[in-house]
Amino acid sequence: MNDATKPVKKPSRIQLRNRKRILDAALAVFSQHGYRGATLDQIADASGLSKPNILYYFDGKEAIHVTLLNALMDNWLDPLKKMDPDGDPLEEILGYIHRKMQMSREFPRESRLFANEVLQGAPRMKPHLETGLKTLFDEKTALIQRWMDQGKLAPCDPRHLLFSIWATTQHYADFEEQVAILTDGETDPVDGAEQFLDNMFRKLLTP
Amino acid sequence: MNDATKPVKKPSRIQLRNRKRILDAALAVFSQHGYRGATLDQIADASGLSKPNILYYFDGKEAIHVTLLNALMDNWLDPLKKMDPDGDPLEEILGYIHRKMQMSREFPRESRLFANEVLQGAPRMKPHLETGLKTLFDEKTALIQRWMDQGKLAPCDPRHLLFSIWATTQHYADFEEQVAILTDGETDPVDGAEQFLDNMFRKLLTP
DNA sequence: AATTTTCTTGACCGAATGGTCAGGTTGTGG
DNA sequence: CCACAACCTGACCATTCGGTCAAGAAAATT
Repeated sequence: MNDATKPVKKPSRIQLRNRKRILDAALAVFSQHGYRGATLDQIADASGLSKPNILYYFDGKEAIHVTLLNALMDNWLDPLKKMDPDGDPLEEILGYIHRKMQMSREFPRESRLFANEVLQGAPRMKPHLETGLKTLFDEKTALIQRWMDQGKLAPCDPRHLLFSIWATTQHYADFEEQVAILTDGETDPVDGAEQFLDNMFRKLLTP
Repeated sequence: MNDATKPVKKPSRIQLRNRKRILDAALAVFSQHGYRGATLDQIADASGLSKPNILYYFDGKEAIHVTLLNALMDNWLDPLKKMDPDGDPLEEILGYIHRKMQMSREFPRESRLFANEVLQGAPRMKPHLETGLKTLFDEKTALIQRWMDQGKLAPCDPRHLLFSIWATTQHYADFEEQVAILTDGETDPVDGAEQFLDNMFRKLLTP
C-alpha cells in the first residue's frame, strides 16, 4: 500500500450518509444554477449541513462538481453500452431511445447538470468526453453503419442519428420549463413524446 | 408624450455605438457562463469599456441580460412566423428546419443564451414564453394539425414535431463542444446535419 | 471509563462582485 | 469660443463568495 495519493480508509457510516446528502443537494443546486451560479451556502442549506462541514467531506466546490460529473458519466453511457450487436437492429435502437427517454423522466437533474457543463464548453469534462464517450461513440456508430451496410436499417449518417436521439430525448429534461408552458402543464408530456419518437425513428430506419 | 417611464430622447451616435458594443460583449459572456456566472468585469473587458461606463449605459447587470433576451425573442420566433399557411406543407416545414439550422450556424451564441436561460428555469423569460411564444406555438401547431387532417402530411403530434425540430437544430449550437469532439473537429458538421434532418423529417411527414 | 479518532461549528479572512459617486474630460449647439 | 450637456473614470463601498481554523461535541476503540 504505497499509494500516497489514495488514503484508502474504509468510510464510516456517517461518511457515507453525509457524502450522499451533500452530493444530492449539490446535484439539485448545480443542475439549476450551473457551476458558477451555485454557491456552497446553497448546497449547505439544501443538505442540512454547515458549510465548514461540507468542506470537511470535500476538498472544495470544484471537487464536489467533479465527483458528480464522474458519477454521471457512467450512468449516462450505460444505455448506449446496452445496445446489443446481436439483437435486432431496429429494436435495439428503439430500445435505446426508450431507455434515454426514461432517463430524461427519472433523472432530469442529471441531464441538466450535463447540459450546463457542455453548454459552457465542458471545461471540467472534456477529458471524459474525449476518452470514454468518444470511444463508445465510435464503436456504436460503426455498429450501426454495419447494420445499414447489411441492409437491416435504412441508410443515414449514424453520427447524426445519435445526435438526434440525444437531442430529442434530453430536450424534455433540459427544456422542461418550456415544454411545460407550451403543453399547458400536461400531466406528463414524456408519454406522448415517447410515442412520437418511436414513430419518427421507426420511419427513418425501416429499410 | 406624457409617458414618464420612457425618457425618449433620440440616442446619440456614441450612445448607439457603445450600447451595441456592450450588448455584443455581454452576449459573448452570458452565453458562455450563464447569467450568474458572468461578471460585469468580464463584460467590461470584452467591450473595451470601463465598468462604471457600462453602468452609465445600462441600469445594471440584469438590465443588460433582459435587453439581450428581449432582442433575442424576435429573431428567435421569426423563422417560425415565416411558415406560410398557403405554401406546400412539407416544403414549409422543411424550409423551417433549414432556417433554424442556419440560425444555429450563424448565431450559436444566441442559441446558447436562450438555452442557458431555459435550462435554469427561465426565471427572467417566463412571461415572454407564456405570451409571445405560446401564442405562436398554438397557432402553428393548429396549422400543422389542419394540414395533417387534410391528408397533406402524415399524422403525428404537431407539438412534439416542433419540439423535435427545436431540439435537433439547436443541439448543434448548444452542444457544439460535444459535437466537435465526436466528429473529430470536422469542418462543419452542420452540413451533414442538415442533410440528415431533411431526410428524417421528410420520411416522417410524407403521407 | 479513559482515550483516541472522527465529526461539527462559530468566527473569521482575503478576494471577487455589483454598484456608487464626485469630479474630470470630451463633444456639441449657439 | 463659450457654456452646457453628454460621456467617462479612479477610488471607493457593502455584500457575497470560497475557504480556513481553533476548539468543542460525538463516536469509536481500548
